[in-house]
Amino acid sequence: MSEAVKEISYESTRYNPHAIEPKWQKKWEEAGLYKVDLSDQSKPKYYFLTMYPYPSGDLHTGHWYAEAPADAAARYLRMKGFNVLFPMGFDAFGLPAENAAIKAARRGENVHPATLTYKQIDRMVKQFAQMGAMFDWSKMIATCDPDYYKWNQWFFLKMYEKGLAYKKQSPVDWCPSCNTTLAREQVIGDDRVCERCGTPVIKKDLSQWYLKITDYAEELLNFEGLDWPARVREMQTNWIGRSEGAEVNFETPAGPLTVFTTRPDTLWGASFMVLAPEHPFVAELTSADKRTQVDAYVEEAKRKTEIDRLAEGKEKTGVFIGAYAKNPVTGRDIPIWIADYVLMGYGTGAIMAVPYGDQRDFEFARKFGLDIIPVVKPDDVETVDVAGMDKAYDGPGTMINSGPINGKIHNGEKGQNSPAIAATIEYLEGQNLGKAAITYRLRDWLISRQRYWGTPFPIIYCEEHGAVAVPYETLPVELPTDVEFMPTGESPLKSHESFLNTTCPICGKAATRETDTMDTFMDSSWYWFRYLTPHKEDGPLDAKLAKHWTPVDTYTGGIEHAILHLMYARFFTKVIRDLGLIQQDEPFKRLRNQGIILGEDNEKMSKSRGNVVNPDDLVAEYGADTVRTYLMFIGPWDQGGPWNSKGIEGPTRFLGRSWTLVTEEPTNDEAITEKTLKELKRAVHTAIKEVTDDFENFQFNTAIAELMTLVNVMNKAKSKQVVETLEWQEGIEGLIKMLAPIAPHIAEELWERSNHKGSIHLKNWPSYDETALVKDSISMAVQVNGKVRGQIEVATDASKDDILDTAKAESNVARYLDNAQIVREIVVPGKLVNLVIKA
RNA sequence: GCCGAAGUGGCGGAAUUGGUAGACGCGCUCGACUCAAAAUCGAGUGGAUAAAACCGUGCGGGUUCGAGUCCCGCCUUCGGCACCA
Repeated sequence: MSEAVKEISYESTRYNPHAIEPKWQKKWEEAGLYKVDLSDQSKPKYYFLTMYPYPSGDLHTGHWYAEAPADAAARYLRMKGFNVLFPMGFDAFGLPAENAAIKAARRGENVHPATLTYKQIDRMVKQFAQMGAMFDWSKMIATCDPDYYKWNQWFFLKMYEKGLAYKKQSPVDWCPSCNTTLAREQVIGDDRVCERCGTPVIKKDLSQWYLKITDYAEELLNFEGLDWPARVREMQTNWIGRSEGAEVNFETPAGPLTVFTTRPDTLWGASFMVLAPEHPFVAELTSADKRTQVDAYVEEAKRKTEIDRLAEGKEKTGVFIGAYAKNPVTGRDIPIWIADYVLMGYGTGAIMAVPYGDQRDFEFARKFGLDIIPVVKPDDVETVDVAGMDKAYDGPGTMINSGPINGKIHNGEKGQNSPAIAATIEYLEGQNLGKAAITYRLRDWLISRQRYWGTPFPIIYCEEHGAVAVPYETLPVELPTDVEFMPTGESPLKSHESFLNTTCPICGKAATRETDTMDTFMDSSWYWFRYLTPHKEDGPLDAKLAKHWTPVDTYTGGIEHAILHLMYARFFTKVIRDLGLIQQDEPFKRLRNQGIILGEDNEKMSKSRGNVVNPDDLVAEYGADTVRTYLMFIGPWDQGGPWNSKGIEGPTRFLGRSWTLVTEEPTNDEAITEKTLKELKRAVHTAIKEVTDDFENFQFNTAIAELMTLVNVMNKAKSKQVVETLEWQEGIEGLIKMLAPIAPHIAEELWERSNHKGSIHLKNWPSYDETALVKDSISMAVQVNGKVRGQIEVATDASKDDILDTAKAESNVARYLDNAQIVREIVVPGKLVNLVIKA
């Protein structure tokens, strides 16, 4: 707080955001106010990152909703004394620009994705400036720059060296609209649609590049030390899908066959075996008399899409292949079937079927008349009646018909937490018949895309040497610009002769380049390191700076990246760590997700619905500060919600009243009282406490509500005498400072107008004084039998007896106490009194 | 089917450890200013009632002096996973 009251000069003009916003934006830029010195270690660092956007060329309300509150949070931290890095860049590769080029080509025009992308980036940078955000543009990156994507190629080669990148032929998901393959994570929901365009995907059998994210499955399940929303952690955990159980070896005429099961304890009830139709053992095991049937089933399974399979209502189908396996613990011969409910891509593509305990196996056994052997006796029955069962039993109980583990208890828990499972695994390992095992649902990350506008793979195919890495010193493999864009289902680079044809780095003979490009999620898997040194030429990142500045302290963005980007980024971080470039295990310490801002009709904003709210129009009408304030005031940030064109009037009036409060000369000349000043001070310090807590917790809506209350209180207290007090000045300074992160332009202008020197944005956040929060007297509710019957005013330090005396004397309360006996008296200091009476 | 989140006025939403439900704002009503309107300022605003008693946080129970908050059983909406062995 200042030591002397400042001279106030009033100059009454109306609040006009259109005059002050461009003025300050220009001054801030000229002064380099938001430039961050990364080498400055005099203050603690804070890396505040918000997800970079695709350069669509137009900043929409969703961008504002994501960025403006993040900007406010970053500004708050800066005022709290941190050296805050708050960078911005562009996720510049991707299909929209390429599709626009194709569209233009069809019209006979020539639009290159690169030209378009850079033009759109320029436009968006200007729009971001209008928002008043404090991004440090000197750190900007665009992932389509060769000096950025060069390092995608570098990371890819490092992974290739370590065996973390590999190529394999297999059935993959293909989007017929985007004309490219997709990662498993990009196929969404029951309908199996493309994450980008919503088109149902189909299967294609292709040779593609993968990154071995499954090597890190176990580590990716560990979120220790991360302050992330539970929802995101659960989604990733679900996606990785860890199952604990055992691998068991079965003898077959074609050799040993391993199956994975989560219930090895039920092995004695395994009465048949099922293989996926694609299983490599099928051909060899099939007996001559079953050959025709089996071939037909395999063919049909191949033809059927997953949609078809689901559409069939999960009715079990399958055929006996005429071969038998030996149940390793009972020695019984059990028939081997194939069925499409067993998937080649999970576990070992083969299962032991225990119809007693597994609903799918149960249905299958009932349909085809296979044996059902009871192995777990529920505790509430004497004997198990298999014939009377209408579904499988997978609950807890005592093991029966199970040889050495008879009498062991299955308690319903997973893995070794169940005594029966633990005992079985011990038995299997002792007999060398199997072992404890863990299986994950997570698949390796398919990164090949058959499109142009992305990072070329640094791989050359040589007839003699196969897939050969492009030497590091010749990186980047530049994306050629003179390319035919028409989509063919193959990469456009394939028809670019001078790109395609090259020589083998090993033998120098004619060779061809890989023509697919990389998934753009590669770009975003490490970009936050690049902000520190966007133009570094001898490496992807600067180890020293990375050590000081990363991991990112707070990361904000949409929940739609819960699995995709955020899981890939965690994976990359662990790989970069294992390459020895960094020490950290995780990229983002604290994660916060904003919700989605909807149209006024509560529907997703879209041109076709005509419910789009354009931020440029809003800024022209209300000014950026009002739009920012309203977006933060609308509700909890992680909830989003519909835009309300009436609702913005609230923040409009609030900023107007704040303006008047500071700039208008008081007319009230009522005499000042000690009490008024004390109340004023209390209001100011209460606001500082509440707003500070709210900023810490990303509760912008209540922070603004608190500031509104402060403005209302100060307006009531304002008088000729009051404005000359230190208390008033402290209130005005506190208010402007707390307004600064939310509405940076008006705060700067009011700061200047109230005779302060230097930018408000370089000042420290106000602190509060606990003693100023204490009231002299407090109002307490008096309840009789739990119902409020009166209000009393007592001194803050009143004793329990004094409070009770005052409570009982309250006239309305006294009415209830007549002819009644008080059986209990409860006093909650500062809150209420409850008198329990018996009539 | 499994897992998770959420249901509070006409609307957006507030409510430390259980302690005065509805902060703040929108809207609405009345008033001031104005020839008038807009803007602004002031007062009021959960329901019902003349007033009190009374009823109110999705529904039904329970614990407690006291429940939006805790427990049990449901309903609805949203999100994720799903023939994953």
